Amino acid sequence: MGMDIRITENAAVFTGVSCFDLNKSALCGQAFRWRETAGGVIGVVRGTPALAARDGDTLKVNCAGVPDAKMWANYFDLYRDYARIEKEVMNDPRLSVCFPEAHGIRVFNQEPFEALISFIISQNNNIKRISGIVERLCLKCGSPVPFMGETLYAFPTAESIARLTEDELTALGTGYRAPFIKKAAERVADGYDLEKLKDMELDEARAELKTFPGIGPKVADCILLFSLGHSDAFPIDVWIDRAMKALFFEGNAAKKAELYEAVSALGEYSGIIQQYIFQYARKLGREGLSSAENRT
DNA sequence: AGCCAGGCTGACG
DNA sequence: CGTCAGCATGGC
Repeated sequence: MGMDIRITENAAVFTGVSCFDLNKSALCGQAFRWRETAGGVIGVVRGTPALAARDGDTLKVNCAGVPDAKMWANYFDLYRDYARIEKEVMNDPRLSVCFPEAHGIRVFNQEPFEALISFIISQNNNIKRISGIVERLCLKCGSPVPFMGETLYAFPTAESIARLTEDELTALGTGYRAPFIKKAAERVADGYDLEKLKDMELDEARAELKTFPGIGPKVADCILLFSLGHSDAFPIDVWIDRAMKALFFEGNAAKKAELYEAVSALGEYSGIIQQYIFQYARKLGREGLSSAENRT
């Protein structure tokens, strides 16, 4: 506890930050634009390029100019007490196996439109390919931002994506998702307010997102968890499905209602716990998970 | 080479 | 409520 912030001409330095594995968090598949470099991870958030690095309990965010420290603190979720959440998870015999693999994962607060488009792209896709598509999209129509001798690209505005043709979107490798992306961008460019979903009840916000073509329950929950502050949104993809089956149901297939019941019993931070489970599941792999059943 | 991926949709029972 | 094919694309 007791996080402290110091701002210099071109960096924000946060001390007293515990439970934060920056590289793991940035590269685990919740966000798609961070790249590992010698000094940490480099990326662009809300149009601002940065090189972030951890050292002990310190997080340093190097920017091109005076940083917006509050923006970065919010992005990296530094105001949340992860030690308490990790402790809770460690004390749950079904979940403690997720450590140490999951230790230090934090759930970032991404820009909502970026999350909307990124997770539409993510459906029935793999993380490496999603990252490539998102990067090509930024190169195609995002604003160039010079940083440390190279040119990075901001995530595009809704207007600039809406201007692309379906053929142009397909050429980026988006496949059948191209019309979904275009329609979502058009809707936001046309004034749809994603921010209002922050203040809605989870069920209501989820139903709202599902009115977008190409967004079902899983993608909706990703957007809600990773960009709209709904820490109890619980995206269930193939990995989480396998892991929940192994950890909570002794390897047996669970009915959907039972699964949702187990999820809601995890409480208001279930979405963050979901991310621990996801990390664990991907580390173990399919066969690892199936052999981990019934092992407490 | 063929299965799979941070799934959704529509059809069908 | 549950299942199932089809969907583009390329990583592995």
